[in-house]
Amino acid sequence: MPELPEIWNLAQQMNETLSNKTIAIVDVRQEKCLNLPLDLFQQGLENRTLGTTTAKGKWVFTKISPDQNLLLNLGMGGLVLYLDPEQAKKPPRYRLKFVFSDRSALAIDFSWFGYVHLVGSLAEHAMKASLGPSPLEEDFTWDRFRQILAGRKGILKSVLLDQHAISGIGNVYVQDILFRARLHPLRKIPSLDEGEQRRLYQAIRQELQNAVDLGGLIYERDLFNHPGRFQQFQVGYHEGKPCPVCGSIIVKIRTSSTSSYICPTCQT
Amino acid sequence: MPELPEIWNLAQQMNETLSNKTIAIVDVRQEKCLNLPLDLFQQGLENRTLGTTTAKGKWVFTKISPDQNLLLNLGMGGLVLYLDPEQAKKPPRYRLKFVFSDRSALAIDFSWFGYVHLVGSLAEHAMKASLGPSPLEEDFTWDRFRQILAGRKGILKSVLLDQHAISGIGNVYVQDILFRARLHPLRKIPSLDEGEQRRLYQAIRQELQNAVDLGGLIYERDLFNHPGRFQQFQVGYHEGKPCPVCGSIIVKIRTSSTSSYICPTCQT
DNA sequence: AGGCTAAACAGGGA
DNA sequence: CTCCCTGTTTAGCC
Repeated sequence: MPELPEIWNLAQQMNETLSNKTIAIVDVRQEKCLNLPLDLFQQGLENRTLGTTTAKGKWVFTKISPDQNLLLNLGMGGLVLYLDPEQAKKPPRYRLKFVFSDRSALAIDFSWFGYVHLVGSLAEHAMKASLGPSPLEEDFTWDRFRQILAGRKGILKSVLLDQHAISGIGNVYVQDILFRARLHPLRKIPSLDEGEQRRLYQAIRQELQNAVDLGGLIYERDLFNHPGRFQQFQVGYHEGKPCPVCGSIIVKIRTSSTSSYICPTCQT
Repeated sequence: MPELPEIWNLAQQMNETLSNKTIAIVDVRQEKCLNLPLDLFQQGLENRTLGTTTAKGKWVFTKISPDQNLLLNLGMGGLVLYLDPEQAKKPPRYRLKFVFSDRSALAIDFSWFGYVHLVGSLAEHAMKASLGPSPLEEDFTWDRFRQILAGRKGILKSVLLDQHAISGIGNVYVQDILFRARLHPLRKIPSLDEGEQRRLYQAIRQELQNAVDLGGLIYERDLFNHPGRFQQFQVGYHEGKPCPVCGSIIVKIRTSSTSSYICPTCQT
């Protein structure tokens, strides 16, 4: 459940499915993913009602009435499943489970490094407070994007992956975003001319919107354990295969501490 | 007046020459080198008596009785001159001058970026409080040196120039220190074996002690405007000339944001 | 594959 | 040839 498209759909489904449910039981099997001692976490949530759920970047926020917020970050490969009362009787593996008063449940599992935090105001949460704009929201305008690039001196891929600059892009979707924009991940940001910046802006929006429309990646699961319909990357993870545009062989390179898959002909 | 040997001798001379003199006039021509508004700086010093003067790294500290400290950093190319009553009548160029009650004077000039700060406790001065040991002091033991290197992952030259690690070495003396130790400036610190670390420790001590004994560099001036007797670098600034040990041509290379002069054969 | 932190590194200004 | 501030990059941890 890694990046913006999957998170975006998940939050949407959670909002439709869980709003107004009341938490009866908070069952935590991995306490270290909490930001509070277990007892405080439980007291803050049990007998409370869920409000709206939204997403920003790779984070999910659920309002807890009257005045708290649940923050969820799935890390790498987390899974969030809604269980109807029948399914809730034999839940799948989970690190944390909420059982609602109607006997339905929400089971959250992480394969690696997820968090579930409970805070008062969202502003007090360091990460949420400093997240950059989410590319499918209205505030991610061309002008805003240009300002984000302005004054940065690092390499292109860094800013795309920096959640404080732009939130929601990870090392999966960034591959095809850069291919769409025909830009090399190691390009220095100040070297991008306006045309290239515009290509990049469009590539971000189109790539992520397309993935949202397809319900996310085929190897990820949504709230109802359904896979997405996004099957095929253009260059991502296709080392050694031909570029779908020019036929050049796609190569895997090291970019800072991540890997990148690029078409050496198309991406400059 | 750049590095430890010159500063060390200067402080020694200031201590012998200026102790117990009382400041009559504080004449500041460049206010921005102060840490205080001019009037407070003057009030803090006028009619006070100088105590002992010491050096640490590239900084000079003079006790001002009863409870203040004058901190002097000469930046690049500063000049500090004692003027006897006769000389004080026609002082050389200065940014700041103290005239003493006996009509002698101290004239301080910077060619670039010097400071003169007045503080209560030394601990409140950020830089002084965090300076590393000075290589010619007793606390710069082999064991202390080894601890400074331990756990550092950067390149060798960086730690030598980091005043928070070891104080007093600048980009001039570091050249021949590295040549003496037969070490390349870009070596990673964790790659140094014990023998190399010992060579380096000895090289630092010997190079700086030798320079102190010679009264500093020939192109620098001491408190009495006398030049030093350190004439000849081994490799420093000798680009294109033969290495005095093996005859290889000395090359100039970029190391982070500084230049280094090395013998590519001897230094590995 | 994610996010946090501390250290290392690079550029610009005084 | 200095030192400091800031932003960026990296390594190691959870």
